[in-house]
Amino acid sequence: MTPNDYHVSMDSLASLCKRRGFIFQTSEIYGGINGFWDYGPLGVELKRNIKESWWKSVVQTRENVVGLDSSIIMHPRVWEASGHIGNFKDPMVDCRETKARYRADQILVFKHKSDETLMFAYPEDEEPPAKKARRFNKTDPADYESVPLLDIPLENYDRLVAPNTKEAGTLTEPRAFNLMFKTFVGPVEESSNVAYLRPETAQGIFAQFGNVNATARQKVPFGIAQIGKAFRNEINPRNYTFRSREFEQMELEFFIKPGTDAEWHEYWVSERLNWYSRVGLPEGRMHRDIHEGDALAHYASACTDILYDFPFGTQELEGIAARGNFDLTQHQETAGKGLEYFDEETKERYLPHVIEPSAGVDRIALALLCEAYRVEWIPKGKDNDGKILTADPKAKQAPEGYEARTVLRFAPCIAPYKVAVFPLLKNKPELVAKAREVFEKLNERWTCFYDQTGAIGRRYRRQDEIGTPLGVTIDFDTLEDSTVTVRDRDTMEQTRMSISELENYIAERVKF
RNA sequence: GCGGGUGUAGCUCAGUGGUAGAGCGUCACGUUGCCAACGUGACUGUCGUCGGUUCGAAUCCGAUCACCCGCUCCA
Repeated sequence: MTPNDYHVSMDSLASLCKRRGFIFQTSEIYGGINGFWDYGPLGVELKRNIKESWWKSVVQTRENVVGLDSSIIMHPRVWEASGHIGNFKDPMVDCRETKARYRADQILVFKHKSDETLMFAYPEDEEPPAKKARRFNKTDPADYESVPLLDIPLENYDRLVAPNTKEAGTLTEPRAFNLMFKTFVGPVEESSNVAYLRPETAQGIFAQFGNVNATARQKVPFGIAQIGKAFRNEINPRNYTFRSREFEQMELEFFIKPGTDAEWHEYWVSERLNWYSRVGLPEGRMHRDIHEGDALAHYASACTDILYDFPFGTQELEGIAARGNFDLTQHQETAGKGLEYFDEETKERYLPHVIEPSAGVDRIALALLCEAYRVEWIPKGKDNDGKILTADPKAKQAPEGYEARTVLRFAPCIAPYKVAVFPLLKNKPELVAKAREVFEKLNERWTCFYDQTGAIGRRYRRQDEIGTPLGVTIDFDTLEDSTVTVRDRDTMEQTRMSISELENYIAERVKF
């Protein structure tokens, strides 16, 4: 599969997604809410196919991976153990003067050791503002020290000069932005009832590790997989559905023997890249971002992000982290319950390490839409050798002898509809009856679409725009010899075959 | 969160103080023997929302919400 060389604008894509029923703004009739999206009839099929192929690839075809569906609201101490309550908030400070906002933990303060004069805040990745200190306080910068902003008492903020300002006292106090959605369990809103919508599905797996281990009859290495909604109160959702506040994750926690982390990590990176290629994201558009040094969480020994070249930039679809046994250790300590695994072979007792491939369903859906969407110039009549060209996005019109079509070239295995069935003409009852018969048969096995409205060419194009890979047309020959034409979305070519061959042919074409 | 832009039919957009429009799409009927044909007809809007100014507001003003772009942020 070659990368799509048509660069769709997000506006055009959003327009098609709305027009055809892939994605709507949530509660649109009330004006919508920033960061929340609904999937329409086609979008829900697309997502279902993504999730099903992931499940098949990660769970069903592997004897040593089992599934789990944990609840969205869990005991609040789960998030204490995971570090989300402690760390899942970034204290931020705003500058009233420049309107800039900073992460408080990334700001240092350059202050005189006497701590009685003006202090100067600066970002940690910049040089201390020595000149500013000399100019404002008329003192030698050598007598200054740099301390974290969070160590500065609030009452001293009136002596604090913010970056790029000349006056002190423009910074607000650090405010925690907890990115977890908070709610209350039970009808009474009091602090003892506080609970959180999960910000990731992973912790449900760790919290149930003991039960799954006790019941699933698995031996390390083995995995627990989960697909489900997660919620993060993002400060600034952006880029269509890419960063949403409610989203769906597909996560695997693959538990391994300590010391085998590197090889299993590499194994899963490669397995996952292989999967992306099979659902229609070509190698040329996919990248690995290997985290090193500071970018790596303190407990992780490796983390590789899988990125896709979106029209708005190269962005993460999935992170594959080697998390050691950080999470199990945390839960074991916080809950005070033993979660160790007993290895019968070596008679060892240990907390398994874990490899965590964590993917975003909505981001993958968006990537697949971006990759599938293109406008093509197709030759009219028999001219131009029948060669289909990729349209120039800037061109207003197709060149002479060509006409434009919009097509979603989904990999057949993830296309919302697999097959469209058409009677050649709708005013011939015998064609309609035969087409209905074929449709109802195919519809038992695949999501199919029946359409008898309009000219046949128009119906083909309508299916192109929603990415249906195959069109089956019932014509007068069908009534004679039980053959139909099967029209290919990508080549627009037609193949004649008998109805008896149809199911095997489709099965072969749309298989994952 | 800041700055800029945008918001009118399902989509793309015109309409700048005086009766809400076009193209496309959708639906129905007719026609149609394989790639967006044609004819006839139909549906669709509190002009994003709320408030103000005005005899009168899609149009002017304010607020608010949403989307886009640039910052910022993204454990």
